[in-house]
Amino acid sequence: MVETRKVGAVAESSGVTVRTLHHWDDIGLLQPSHRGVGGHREYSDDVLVRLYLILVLRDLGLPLDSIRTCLEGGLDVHRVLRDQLAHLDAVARSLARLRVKVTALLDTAGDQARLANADELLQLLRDSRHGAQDFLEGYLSEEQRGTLAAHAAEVGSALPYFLEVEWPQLYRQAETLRIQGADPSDERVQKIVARLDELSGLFGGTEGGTGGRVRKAWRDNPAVMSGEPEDIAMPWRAVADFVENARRCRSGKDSYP
Amino acid sequence: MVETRKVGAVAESSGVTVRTLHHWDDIGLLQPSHRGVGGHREYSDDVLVRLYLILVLRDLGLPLDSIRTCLEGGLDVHRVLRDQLAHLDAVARSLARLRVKVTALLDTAGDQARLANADELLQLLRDSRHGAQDFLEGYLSEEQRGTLAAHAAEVGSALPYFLEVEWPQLYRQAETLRIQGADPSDERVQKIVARLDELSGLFGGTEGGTGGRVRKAWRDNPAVMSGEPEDIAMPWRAVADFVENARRCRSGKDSYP
DNA sequence: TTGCTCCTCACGTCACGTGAGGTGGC
DNA sequence: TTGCTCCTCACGTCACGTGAGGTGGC
Repeated sequence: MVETRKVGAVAESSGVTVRTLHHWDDIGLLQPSHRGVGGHREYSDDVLVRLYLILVLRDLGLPLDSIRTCLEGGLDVHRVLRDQLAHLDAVARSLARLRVKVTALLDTAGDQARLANADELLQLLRDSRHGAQDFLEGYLSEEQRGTLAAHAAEVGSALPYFLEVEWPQLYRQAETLRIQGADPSDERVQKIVARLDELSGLFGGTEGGTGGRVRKAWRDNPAVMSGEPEDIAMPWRAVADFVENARRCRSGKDSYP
Repeated sequence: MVETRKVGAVAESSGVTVRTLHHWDDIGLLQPSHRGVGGHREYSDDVLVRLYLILVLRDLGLPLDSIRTCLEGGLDVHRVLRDQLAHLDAVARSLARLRVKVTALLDTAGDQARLANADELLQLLRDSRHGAQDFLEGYLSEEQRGTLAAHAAEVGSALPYFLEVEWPQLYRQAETLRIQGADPSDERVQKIVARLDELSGLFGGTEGGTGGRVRKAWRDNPAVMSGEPEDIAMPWRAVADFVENARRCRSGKDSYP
């Protein structure tokens, strides 16, 4: 007669919870060797070895599904480990990007009073975008800066959304189409350009070419204007050219010089 | 009459899905300014500003719940950012530890054929624990090594579980009790010591002191024996002393010299 | 009889994805 | 009439946590 342990003993000696062992039983990852009186789970030594392997693979961060398939021999462990390594690195990279964003915002807020509401947050974000603001102003005359400010007040509250969300999103959509090999005259591309012009018109596009200067600033340095880190693999230059190209394809009547 | 957008337009211009906007509506994070014909969601510019703020905070990795509380003014954004930074760093550290483990295993496996099943994985893990094995052998005589090997074969398949799972777990339990200020004579501590001795007896505890030597190896360098990284904040030394102390409290009849 | 361990549902977590089935205006 | 967008359920994801209510041996 072979010695076995009940679920509580296995849990205590391994450090996982009883509920976890129940779960692993349910999904077939680790089943007890048999059921004793009253349906009690009984775990033999063989099962404990399997438990050991499961714990090792779980410690590596593998999902339970991969662990099971590994143990069934259906997956090449060597390959799984390499994939997992690539996965970990990807997560680490995105984590690092997050860290940069958070610290940048903390730095900007550092010398201010504590924030307590949405309006102050909005102000903080405006301040943290100061780089783009400064860059843009280099493209404008004194008068144009005035025009821009006037229009900005006129556009109303949604300006940050237009500038920081919709505008970059339009570029991303253009990039998707460009990659797909769409022609600049493609109507989907034309729709994007029309909306871009509409937005740049919001801050003075038709008068004195303010909108045109803003667009030029974006074309010359989209990275700083969008506030995105450089390494995000968005070929801004190519997209900007693609968009400019598309703009020239439009019928002349509603294009801005 | 103020201009509004429907859910599809908001989704397209912001880059989130319609389903996401539905969800944010359901949980009250971002509700449309009103419902139009047929219950259609209509989003005004004010809502778009809120959407902008939500997207920024979400980009920082904040959970939706924190985002909502931030926007209600219930949370100090400054503090939230600092907490988030600490959180990101903690995740990054655990990620780095995982990376070390995975690469170590990959290195060990590097010069082997590809793994295809559990037995080969077991072998691979044995090889990767070679450091501990070598260290341990320095504590044993030629004869004791033979004893150990013989007993290991006798114990059967569960040996890796006993050594790599249950043994460290017993130390962790002892550490918990030590931190709680438990007395070495405490019966919970005594139970742990008894089980440790039982386990060391499995690989020859009663004969020639092999088990005693194994215990000494653990006491002298628990980190290398357990295979854990040093920085995990487990004060092995203190635990080992605590356990030794507890062992001396036991009644003499079943103690191993 | 009281405790202790065991059992089986079954809902909750987090932020949505993914159909299923139906409606309303062009 | 066909498309398109909109709507509301409602289940699935991932790995369990957390009771709820009941059983069996000391």
